[in-house]
Amino acid sequence: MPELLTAIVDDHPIVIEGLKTLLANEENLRIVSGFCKGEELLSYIENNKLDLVLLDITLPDINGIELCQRIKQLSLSTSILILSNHTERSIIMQAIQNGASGYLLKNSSIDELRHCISEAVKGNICYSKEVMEIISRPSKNELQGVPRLTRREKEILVLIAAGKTSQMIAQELFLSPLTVDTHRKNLIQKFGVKNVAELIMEASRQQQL
Amino acid sequence: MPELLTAIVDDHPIVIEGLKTLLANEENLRIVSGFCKGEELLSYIENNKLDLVLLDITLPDINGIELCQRIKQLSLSTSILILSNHTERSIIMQAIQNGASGYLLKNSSIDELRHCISEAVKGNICYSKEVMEIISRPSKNELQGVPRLTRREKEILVLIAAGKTSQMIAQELFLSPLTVDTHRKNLIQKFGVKNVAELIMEASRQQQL
DNA sequence: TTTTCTATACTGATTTTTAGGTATTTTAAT
DNA sequence: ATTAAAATACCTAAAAATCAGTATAGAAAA
Repeated sequence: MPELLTAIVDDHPIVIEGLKTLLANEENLRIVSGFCKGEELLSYIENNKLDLVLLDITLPDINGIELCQRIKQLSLSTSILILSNHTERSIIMQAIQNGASGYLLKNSSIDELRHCISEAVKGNICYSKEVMEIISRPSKNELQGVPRLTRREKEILVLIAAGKTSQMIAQELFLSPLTVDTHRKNLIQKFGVKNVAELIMEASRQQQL
Repeated sequence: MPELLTAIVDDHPIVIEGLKTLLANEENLRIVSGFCKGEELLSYIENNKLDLVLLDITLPDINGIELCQRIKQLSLSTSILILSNHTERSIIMQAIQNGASGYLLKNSSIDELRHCISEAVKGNICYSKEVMEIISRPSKNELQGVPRLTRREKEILVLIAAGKTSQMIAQELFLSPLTVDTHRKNLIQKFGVKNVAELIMEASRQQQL
């Protein structure tokens, strides 16, 4: 059995080095490279074979979830294992949807990491214990999923979060304050919340801010 | 020169292991232990000598900043180096105020880490390059620093963030709605914001939520 | 081309928040 | 024992947000 050619993508050099040394003793694994940026991995993949990628969600250039998709476009045979701090159910699901074979939190144990790697390369989908729990019990807030906001709504959301009133926003965007009120109302409705306080809370929790 | 007895505190086992192996070759360093929880370190320190602690801000039990203080209370001779992802100027300053000898971001290079360790144990304060920049240009929002909230204020802040109105909060806490309004007013004033939207935004940005 | 979605704007009524104070009682610290 | 801080409560009035609707023009998708 040949060694699995593996790359690590994480914006923390310390984590990359850590993973490298941690996995150095694995028989069937060969860490060929570590990257801080997503683009670096993509250009590597264009010229080299890769069996496995350990991938972070938060990267300086591209989002890890989009990166999943692009890796799979370039090389369908490459397995992807997400190693992230994000505990949002929606993010986990999106990652899997985009081709990841597993999802681990960074605070998972070394054994879990080893186990998930071996499952991933076998072609199975594998989660760490904590992630499994997150997937299994969707919290009330997450039941209706992440609301898709229109461009205008996003724009107004950030202005609300900046403490601006409907009048101020209206002036800034050359709109009627009544229109801004409508968008505000729609935002509150889309997020399923009662008022701006909860709106901002939810939006920032969901990384929409 | 004797070896520096060093401990690592981080909620990510992978980071702990990574740092351990990364620093294994350092001549003057001896990693004696790694902990995921703050309390574990504190009880260790009560019985053992430690020269250096590499410390994360986000921990499952105690806040890293408070932990700084408590480490210094137990053992003034122990140097603390913060290794965190938080780029908030206020958090960095608080850490230093509470006795840390340096602050590194997790995405800093291995060389920076080595350099800061050597400076810290010499008794100097040392920051990674990026952190240095953050310290040097205080953003507008951060000029007045993190407001210290009272217990009641914190309590009411989370209820506001949950979308509750003053009346609802008053009922829940067996207070007059007018009292809740006063606390609300004080929160807005302490944070230097215009309304709850901005309040929740700031509070969540500052990890006070 | 018809339908759906987005962005726009309005009415009217009600609730909530915000801004400007003041003031008393607990609780904690010196 | 004194002082300072925190928690409590109130007043008045204006500003803003929320609820519950309706409606229309333009863009995008079916």
